[in-house]
Amino acid sequence: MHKTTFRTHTCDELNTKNSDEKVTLSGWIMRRRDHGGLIFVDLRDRYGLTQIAIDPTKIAEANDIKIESVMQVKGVVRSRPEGMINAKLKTGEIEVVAEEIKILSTSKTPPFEIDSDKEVNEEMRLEYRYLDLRRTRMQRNIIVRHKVIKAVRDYFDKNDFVEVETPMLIKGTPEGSREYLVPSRLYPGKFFVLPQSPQQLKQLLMVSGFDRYFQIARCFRDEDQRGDRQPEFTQVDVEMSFVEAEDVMSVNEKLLIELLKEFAPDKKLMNVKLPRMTWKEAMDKYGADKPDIRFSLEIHDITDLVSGSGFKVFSEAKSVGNFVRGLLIPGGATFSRRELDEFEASAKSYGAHGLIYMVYEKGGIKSPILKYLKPEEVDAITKEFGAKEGDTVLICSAGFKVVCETLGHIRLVCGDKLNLRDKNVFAPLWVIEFPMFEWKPEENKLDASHHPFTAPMNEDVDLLDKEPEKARAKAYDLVLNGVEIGGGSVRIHDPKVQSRIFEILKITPEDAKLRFGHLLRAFEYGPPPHGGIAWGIDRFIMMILDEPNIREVIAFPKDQKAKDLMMGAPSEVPEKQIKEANISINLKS
RNA sequence: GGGGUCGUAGCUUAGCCCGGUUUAAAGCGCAGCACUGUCACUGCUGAGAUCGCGGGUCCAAAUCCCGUCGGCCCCGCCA
Repeated sequence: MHKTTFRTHTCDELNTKNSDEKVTLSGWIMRRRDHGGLIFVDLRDRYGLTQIAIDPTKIAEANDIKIESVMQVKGVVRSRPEGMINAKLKTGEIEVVAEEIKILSTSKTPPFEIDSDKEVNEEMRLEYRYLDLRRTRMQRNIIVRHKVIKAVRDYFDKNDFVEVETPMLIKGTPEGSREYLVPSRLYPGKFFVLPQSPQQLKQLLMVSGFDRYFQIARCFRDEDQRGDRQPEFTQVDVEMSFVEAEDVMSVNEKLLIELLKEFAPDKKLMNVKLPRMTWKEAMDKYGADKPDIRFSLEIHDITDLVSGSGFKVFSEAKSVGNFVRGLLIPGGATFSRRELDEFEASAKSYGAHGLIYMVYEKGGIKSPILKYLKPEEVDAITKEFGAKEGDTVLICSAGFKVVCETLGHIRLVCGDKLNLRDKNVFAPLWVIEFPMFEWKPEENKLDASHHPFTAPMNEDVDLLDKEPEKARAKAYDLVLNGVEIGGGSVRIHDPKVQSRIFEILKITPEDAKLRFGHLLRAFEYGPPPHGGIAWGIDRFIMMILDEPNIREVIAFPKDQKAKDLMMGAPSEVPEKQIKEANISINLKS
């Protein structure tokens, strides 16, 4: 298939049709089975495996056959003898009888086995990433990644989007995540930053009239790592002109469905037309802005139901702005005391004072608050949740954020415990109508939930003056199985609205000019109404491949502490370079 | 910044709770020998570990304690 100077075929191609052909293969020595008078070698390349049969009496180099060395074989294809066919192997009907072998390069014994699926220490894998990438899992992942990105490119191209490369060395706009800095040689004391996203550039491209833009964009964020976060990651960045939220969503959901059908054909797709769920509904029912809707276990609000209760935490909730909410866990009566304690502990870690259980046992209900509740209240709660014998209801009373986070978390934990989060199901949806702002108590001001260029919903523009915290945005997140795989918004193109938003965010006009001057100036020259989205494509590929960590889908990732263990970066650089960069190092001891 | 967890031959792990019957064990890999039909070849033989590092307790430490370094997971953070 890929005939080159060093080979006539790749290691997956040969079959009985090639019998008696003279061929040349090149690849890595994966296994050697030495029978004395006959040696078998499994020769591996990216495409597959071919068995080579070597007669050591005829071939002197047979002594040099060492695992993971690179070997070229010239020989003749032979059908395997009766009963010697390996059905597990694509090339299992034949073998190549070596007439001449040449070791093209030798390999030291690798630090871990390439030919094995067993888990290897992460440090080792990252240090020897080039060897880790030889293993089948990583070969598969990187190739699937390529294919997904290719499909994304083709899709947008087909739909008239233009891919534009935006610069990596840009101006810092302290807002949002911490940026990687690049000192300037020519301008002492000044810095470029690496983009945390091409956000402003793509909006400028709309001003330029490109109408439909996309980019497979590398982004950088100098923040701490998680299993699904790397300092350097790839975003499928999209922006469109003359659109409202629905236009952006429909283009992107078609792509999502195409990708899921092509790359995860064995999974059950819960929705082909994605549901739109408001942020409010997501928070109320699922306790999260990225709900996992593969299972229900919905949160119920019983604040009003228990407002007359003898249990003060319940009866006083409303007057202090708290919510009393709970979850019905079908079959939850089997949870052990220890499990219930764990739920309570995690509730406390989210800032709740406690978590109340009502276990519907055979003889009746077991609950620490039973003595405070009137029988009709107990009945009302039972009815509200639809609880029956064998179930458990977990109730939490706290402020909106805490009650959502607590129950949202416990919902997922219970979903896991009850095996409701089916790995073979994909349940995508859109979460829409996010609040424009989020209150930042530590800074005593409102912050943009999405970013400061997000447009408010038309019907909420008036709220900006009166109750900005109630205003909703034309923002949308693409959520898959409880994971946010993309997010975007319709942007503000009206300078008046934009300056009002800056005011609310306590960004002064001078400040705005300093940080976003380029964008504001551009918007004086006819910006079209526009909006867009960015996909975290690494995360999406991770889900397609059922991989638990983003590192598994990135060829050369950083470790948990953002180091490159293979290259040894970051590293010190020669004094000369420091000088030229016009910076001085002042280490805190 | 905080919490959790792990660190024992090249790799993967057992032993650690409850210190001494352990000359620190096993599988894989590696080296040597034998073998013409294997495909995770097989059989035999062998080398390979001061148990991450430093300190402490103890007659005695892989095992208990303190510190430290490193990997991973989580919280904060990620407009």
